[in-house]
Amino acid sequence: MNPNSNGRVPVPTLERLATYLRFLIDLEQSGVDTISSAEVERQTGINAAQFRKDLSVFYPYFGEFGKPGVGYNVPELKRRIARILKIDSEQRIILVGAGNLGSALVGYPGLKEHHFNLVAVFDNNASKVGQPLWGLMIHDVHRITEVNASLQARIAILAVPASSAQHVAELLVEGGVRAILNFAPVLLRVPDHVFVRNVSFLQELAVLSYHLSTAEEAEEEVPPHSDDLGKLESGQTSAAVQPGGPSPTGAKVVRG
Amino acid sequence: MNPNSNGRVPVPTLERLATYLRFLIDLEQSGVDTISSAEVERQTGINAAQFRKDLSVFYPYFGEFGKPGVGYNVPELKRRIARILKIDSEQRIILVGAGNLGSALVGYPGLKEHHFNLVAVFDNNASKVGQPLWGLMIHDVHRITEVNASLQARIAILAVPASSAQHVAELLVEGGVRAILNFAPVLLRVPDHVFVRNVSFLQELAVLSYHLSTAEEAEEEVPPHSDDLGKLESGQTSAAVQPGGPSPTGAKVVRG
DNA sequence: CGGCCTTTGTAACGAATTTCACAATGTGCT
DNA sequence: AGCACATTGTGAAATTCGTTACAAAGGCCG
Repeated sequence: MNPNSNGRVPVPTLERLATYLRFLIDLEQSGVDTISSAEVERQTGINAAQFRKDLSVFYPYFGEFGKPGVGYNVPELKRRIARILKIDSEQRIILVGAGNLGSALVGYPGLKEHHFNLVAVFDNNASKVGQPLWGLMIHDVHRITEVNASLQARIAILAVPASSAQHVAELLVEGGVRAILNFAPVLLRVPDHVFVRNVSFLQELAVLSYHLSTAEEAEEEVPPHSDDLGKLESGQTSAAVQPGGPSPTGAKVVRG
Repeated sequence: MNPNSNGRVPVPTLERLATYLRFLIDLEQSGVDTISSAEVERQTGINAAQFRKDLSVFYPYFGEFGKPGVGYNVPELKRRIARILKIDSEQRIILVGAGNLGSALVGYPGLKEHHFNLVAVFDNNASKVGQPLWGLMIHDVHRITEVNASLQARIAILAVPASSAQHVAELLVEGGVRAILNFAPVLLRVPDHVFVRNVSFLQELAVLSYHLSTAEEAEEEVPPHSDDLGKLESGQTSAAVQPGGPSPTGAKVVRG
């Protein structure tokens, strides 16, 4: 699994793969067993050619798969993407920070469906340590190395205040963690073999805020020619990028 | 404020601007009042030229700002970026979905600091309606239009199950919302003037999971020449992209 | 079985984004 | 004032990413 000539799969591709996977899980549960790239585009907003290309990246390693004139077999495609993302079997995760955000994440639905298994929670607040959270015991943050020696989780979610994020990250690395989902607004310094992904709530809001402002200005400054259709200023970003495409409004989407 | 020739600021630029803003707020509180682009790179991981270019996009509208040989004045730069992102004054936000995630977001720290003001919470669960959440009353989801008529929030956070996301989104649009932060894994169909941004926890984890797998393979498959330094497989993504650069390990980061 | 229709896989193109490299500019010191 | 140094602002190169276009391939129907 060493796709492009560079040896790395672009992050945007991975994000889309995750979107496909989730979509395929829904489709399978709806009893659909074949789907075309065109239909994927209609329901996820991701360009059909993009979808095909995303998959083609892995053909050298898994073989081709779609059938011309027909499409893709849903359960099989689902299995493949899950395999690519390494979530075809259990993937253990530990979480640090049992605050509001942390608690919410522990209870996040859909984790199991994606074979993610949250196996331990850590916190440094003495009053929380020893208490259960969604059925999991909260351990002291200083026992990360010790506890993870047996759990062997390779993924960690970091939901602690910015001030302690770097310190905790170091403990995680020491404990054998190799991928960190970081919710703290800080640049983590970690060894090269550790992969960090940052998530920032405030950043998301800021982007929204900006677009809000331009929308207002557009109203005020461009009253002359208003087709209004075919301009598509507001594409969806992140999870599913809605390119410049389909029907402006209406029409329900996958599942009810 | 109509930056590039296209009339739109690229989303990646906006994300970085939000990162700068947060960073500048921290700097200001630390009493630092001048900063160079090189120092920004050191502390945020964002390329210095990238930083300068991000700012230069707005010079036609705000005038140049940095001083050659010196750098940028922290409080002033902070003000400017906040102004660009339209969070120099209060920005009202409403939230739908008082579940685990929703509750955590209401209590998210730093919102006030960034002038985001969460003014109302909605839910469709009868047992929650009427209850307070972090000091805010929870309203029935069907009263969105009515309530927002007076609140006039333009940003909404959608933290409801996938099955009702589309429906709620339509209510939000009706209520005058023009930007939605969507946590539900569904493609929202909204009018062109509404900006949607998707956030997917599972997607983030999937990306981590993939990189985890490649890291393991790298260990197994590339034992020959191992400089190990200068390969930098694991850049940080999202909030702050850590390019191929600085010191591999160690060194604390902004604030303690 | 042969032609028609659908859909895939991919090469080529084009757009967007990041990084490089350097001239221009301000500062501080002597 | 003049010189050495630090740092900005930006054109141009490099890279990454997304879209278009089409030949090849499978299924369906007479």
